[in-house]
Amino acid sequence: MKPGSCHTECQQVLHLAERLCEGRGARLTPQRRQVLEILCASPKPLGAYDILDLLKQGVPAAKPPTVYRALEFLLQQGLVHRIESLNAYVGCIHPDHPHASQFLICRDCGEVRELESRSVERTLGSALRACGFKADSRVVEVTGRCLRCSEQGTP
Amino acid sequence: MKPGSCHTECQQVLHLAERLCEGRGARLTPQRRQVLEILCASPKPLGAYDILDLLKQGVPAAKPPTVYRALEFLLQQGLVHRIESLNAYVGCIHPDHPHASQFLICRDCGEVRELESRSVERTLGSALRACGFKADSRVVEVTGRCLRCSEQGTP
DNA sequence: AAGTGTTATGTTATCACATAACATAAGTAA
DNA sequence: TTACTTATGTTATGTGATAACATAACACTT
Repeated sequence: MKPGSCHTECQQVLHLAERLCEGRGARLTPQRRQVLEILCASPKPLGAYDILDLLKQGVPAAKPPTVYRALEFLLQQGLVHRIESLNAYVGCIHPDHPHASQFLICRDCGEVRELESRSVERTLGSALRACGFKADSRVVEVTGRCLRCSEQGTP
Repeated sequence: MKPGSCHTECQQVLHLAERLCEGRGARLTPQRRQVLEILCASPKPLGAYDILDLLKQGVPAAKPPTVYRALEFLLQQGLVHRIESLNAYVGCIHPDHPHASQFLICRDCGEVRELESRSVERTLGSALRACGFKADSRVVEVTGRCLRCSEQGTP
């Protein structure tokens, strides 16, 4: 899978996104769709201004608010995630079921992977219950080296 | 404990910080100490420019790099933490033993509390081992309502 | 089809967070 | 003292995000 060329997966995610939005009465407009497309086509998280540069190819008049508005919508719909420790955004790989996102961020290859560990989710959930904290959103982001990178190369 | 008046705790943390730095051969210079003091005196996380404003009372010539350099040092020494989802900083309440920080952020009162759950730490650790990811740093940040705020007030 | 409220987009400016790059000063050790 | 390292001063700029207000597109009622 070469970067930027995962057309099969992208198309699937986009179709799913369309169906989900339609079912919810949410409007996946061309701009929003293009931003989602950009994120899905990227193997790595993109900053808002990276997205802006790419979006300008299709929407020359795009400006920062254009991107941030699209991102706001896509985040609400659970179609993309924000990586807090990178100030960057990734397309969600399985937007059909809502999930507390957990990310593994490789400092070498830059790839970001969703962990989606039910046990982490459960443990954190019970720790929160135990201290009476009502969670709105949970951020779990681990930075380090992925398996592939630690098998190759130097420490 | 009124905000900004926890002098007893602050003094303790500052003395501990001095001892720790001395033991490590690290220089807790007046500026660095003042930044730590500012963070310890605040019940809520502070942004770098909030710190800057407060620091200027003691160091009128302070500028952004002044603050960021002090923060870099204090982060390295484990004396402060950075809250990724707020782009803000808090003083560490127990800098003597290194720990994977877990934060509870109340969206109502703004207070940030360290959770420090060993079970969350363990569960996350084994999930990471299971997929071969070598973690450098772990970010666990939960936003929601603290017990106090959810007992009071509206939903 | 015309009118009306709502949602989306265009546009300008600015705020907020962070660091690069280079100069000077203060500590440290020979 | 000299030479070296570490810390600080200073200017400018890079990067991420939003406020505020104007216009356009849509969707629903009559």
